[in-house]
Amino acid sequence: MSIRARREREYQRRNQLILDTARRLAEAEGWHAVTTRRLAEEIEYSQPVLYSHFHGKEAIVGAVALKGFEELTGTLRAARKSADDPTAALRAVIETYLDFAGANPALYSAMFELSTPLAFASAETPGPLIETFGELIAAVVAVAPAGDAELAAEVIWGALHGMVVLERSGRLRPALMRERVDLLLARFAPEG
Amino acid sequence: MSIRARREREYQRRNQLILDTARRLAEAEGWHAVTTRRLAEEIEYSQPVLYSHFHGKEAIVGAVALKGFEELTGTLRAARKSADDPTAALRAVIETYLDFAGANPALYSAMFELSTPLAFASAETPGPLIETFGELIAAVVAVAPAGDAELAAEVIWGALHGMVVLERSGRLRPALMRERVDLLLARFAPEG
DNA sequence: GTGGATATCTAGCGACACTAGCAATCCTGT
DNA sequence: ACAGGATTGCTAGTGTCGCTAGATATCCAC
Repeated sequence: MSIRARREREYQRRNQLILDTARRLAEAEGWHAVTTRRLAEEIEYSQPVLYSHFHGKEAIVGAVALKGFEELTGTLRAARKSADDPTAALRAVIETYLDFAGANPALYSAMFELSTPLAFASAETPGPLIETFGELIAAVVAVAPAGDAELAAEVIWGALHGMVVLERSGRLRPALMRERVDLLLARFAPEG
Repeated sequence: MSIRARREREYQRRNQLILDTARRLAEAEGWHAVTTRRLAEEIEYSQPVLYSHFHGKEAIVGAVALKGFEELTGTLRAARKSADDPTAALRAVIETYLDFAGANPALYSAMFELSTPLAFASAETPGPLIETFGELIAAVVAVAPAGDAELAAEVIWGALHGMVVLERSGRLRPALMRERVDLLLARFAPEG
């Protein structure tokens, strides 16, 4: 009885070890450095052990990404709720989003760029993904005309994501991100 | 003398054959299907021949992408110049950009998502890349306040690119792209 | 015609994600 | 206490990837 429980605890512990190691490796050396061999070596188990935890490499990336959505949702919510007025809240959410992307490039990449088993816009979309977008919508509804909130949130999200990846690949001038945010806010929350 | 010229023509012909085949394969089956073995088989030469034309697979993807920038610049320019007024021109450029991304998903991916040797925002940035962004700026200057044009172009480009990749991965509702474009235009060219 | 340059191929390297099949370990039922 | 079966993890492989060394065939200049 308790033996099974201990086994289960050890399994979960190792599960977390795999995810933590994958994320740490990815942030330190990029996802290309996260190979099954390297991962197995780092956790001090053999390669096949990984497959008793996850269906494959994509599933590992997906699990890391899911954790990222939970973290992002939390920071976005905190930023939104600690703001004084709707416009400040939208600004806080936008800046928090960009800070998150800047501070966790590999994690952000797993969430939005890499191929993972995570389903979007479907019935099986995991909760954390919906909640993340929900935070953005919540910040937008307060400044957008009624009915347009979700649409405006999609456009703003697109602009944020687009600016992140275009800047990351050297296609935008990094020093001007602040100005771009100001411009975006001026267009979508003009009264602020 | 003319023998060397014939050789050179054949080399250029084969160069084009490699690029055309890579692009066709990528659009038909995705870039993951474009392996050096498959590419060699399709052009009916051995693998090493590819390396006498390009430094590696990334260089092939980069060459395909470069052609894409030339094409995109051309279609954007045509769309912009055939519009009646500045706002219509911006709308035409935006819709053309999105149509291009939708019609050539693999090519677009090579241009903006995949890792290639193409340098951005640097002294060695190839002309076609600069020209493409130049077309977008040209469309924006006519509707944006003086001094803000380039910044606004970056934000709009970010929104376009973000919406393309987010929609492509199922993160946005495809049917509403038209509405998102309308909203974007309403915010950046309100007088239209 | 022959020697040297050029063009192309066969064969193979190391690394990749992933897996079959075996060995050791552990828990259960008697 | 201990045999039998399930579980757990390993070794050793498969097939594929990008890429390349070295051999071979072809071609042109003298």
